[in-house]
Amino acid sequence: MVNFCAGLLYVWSSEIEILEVELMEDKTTDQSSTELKIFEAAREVFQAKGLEGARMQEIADKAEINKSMLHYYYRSKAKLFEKVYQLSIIKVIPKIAELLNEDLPLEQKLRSFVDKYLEIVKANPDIPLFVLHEMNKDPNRLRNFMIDQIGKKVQPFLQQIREEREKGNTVDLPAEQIMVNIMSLMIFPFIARPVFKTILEKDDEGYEAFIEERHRLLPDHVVSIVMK
Amino acid sequence: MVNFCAGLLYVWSSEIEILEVELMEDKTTDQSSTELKIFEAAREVFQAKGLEGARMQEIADKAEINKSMLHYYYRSKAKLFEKVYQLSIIKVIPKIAELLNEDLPLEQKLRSFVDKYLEIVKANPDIPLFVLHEMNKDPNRLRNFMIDQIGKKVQPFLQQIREEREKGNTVDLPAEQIMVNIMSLMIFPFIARPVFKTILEKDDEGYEAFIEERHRLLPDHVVSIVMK
DNA sequence: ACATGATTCAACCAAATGGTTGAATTGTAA
DNA sequence: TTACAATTCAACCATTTGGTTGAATCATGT
Repeated sequence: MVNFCAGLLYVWSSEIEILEVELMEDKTTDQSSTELKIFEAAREVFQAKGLEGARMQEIADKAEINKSMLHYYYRSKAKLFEKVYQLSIIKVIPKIAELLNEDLPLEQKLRSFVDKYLEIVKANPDIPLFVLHEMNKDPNRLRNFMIDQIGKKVQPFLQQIREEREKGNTVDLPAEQIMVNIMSLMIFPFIARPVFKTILEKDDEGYEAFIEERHRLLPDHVVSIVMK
Repeated sequence: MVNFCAGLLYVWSSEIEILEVELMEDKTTDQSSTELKIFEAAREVFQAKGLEGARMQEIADKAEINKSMLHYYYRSKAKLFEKVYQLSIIKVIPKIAELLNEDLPLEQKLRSFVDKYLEIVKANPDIPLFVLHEMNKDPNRLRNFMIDQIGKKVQPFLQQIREEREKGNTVDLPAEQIMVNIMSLMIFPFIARPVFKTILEKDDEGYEAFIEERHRLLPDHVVSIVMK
């Protein structure tokens, strides 16, 4: 058995990148391992139904293993969930600060950020709603981790917007409102997918195409609504 | 006991407005009734924790009644949940189509819609995440109701945008993308509240003020990013 | 072939949780 | 007052569900 559990403990000491590399290695070197099948199944079920909505039996069925294997590898539902939850956050949160702190002029940074971050969300479309639901149930869980990962790291970007705004280069809105606008435009369509599918009368394929079109249009559009 | 249960059955026959009036009368004429206390407690708990995350005991405790009272009034957890869920949807979904179909020129309609709809969401800040989480778990539940309530009713508004776009009066984006932009900008800050509170380093009061500022700025801003 | 540890599973167990019951109390109309 | 329905609750029940166990099997290095 690969040392999978021990690795994740380091999340708490913020060794995120090291951890992530470890995880990826583990997963790719032993694609058919029971442990990975369990984790993938758990990820799907937890992301679809939430902590309480998920059944250990359903995870076991989806992984095509006996239920007791879940406890053999992960001890308890709580521990398995914690790992899925942590990895979900790691996949979408730190990238925000990372992409926003590239050394670029505002306009190019916006275009690049929107394009690259949409790529990430498209690859993990279920994570935003999952994480926000769990965070809403218990805002303190992983709060310190969140603060480390984005809290302070986003301030330089906000400062960059403020400076451009003072030079008259941006729309006349507070930097924080601009930031929230950008995140809203990118992420909400993934969270509200079932509603928009209904409103816009689309099937899965149609909504997929809608998202693709959005990915094409949004980088320029965000620039146009932020820069004056 | 007021005839509360029977009333809600009519949801399925789309007699929504009649139903809502009935509900409100029931509630306001007997503010301290056990039934209302239960419903309010259930609303809070279900909206905060979701169907599976909610405990009947917690609802009973919050309502300050014995647990068996829940079943006396509402039969089962599933039935109680269904009523909370239906009322939640009724409070935020039909208003979209209603406000968007007022007979106004596009620019005024946008300003009015954003202002009034933000008022509704501010009064029900927990509903969007609750409804989207539950809808994500089971997209077919209440699907027909959703289609009736907004599916076709939003088409005239999309058509109005298309006409204005052809006249060159709007930004050069498909009507559907514009619609999704508007909804995203309004609703996402309520769904992602715990994350934005962390990113923007705000306490409850600070985030409240942020939302107020947003309400002030968004009607004009939406007009500015839609109309050319 | 053997030994050893990793892996698998059917059957069970214990706790949590939704739901029931029946008696007691309160309110109300005849 | 009396009768009757509405309301309240403590104690209990049944099911679901997370978790355990111990034996069997598989894989691997010697």
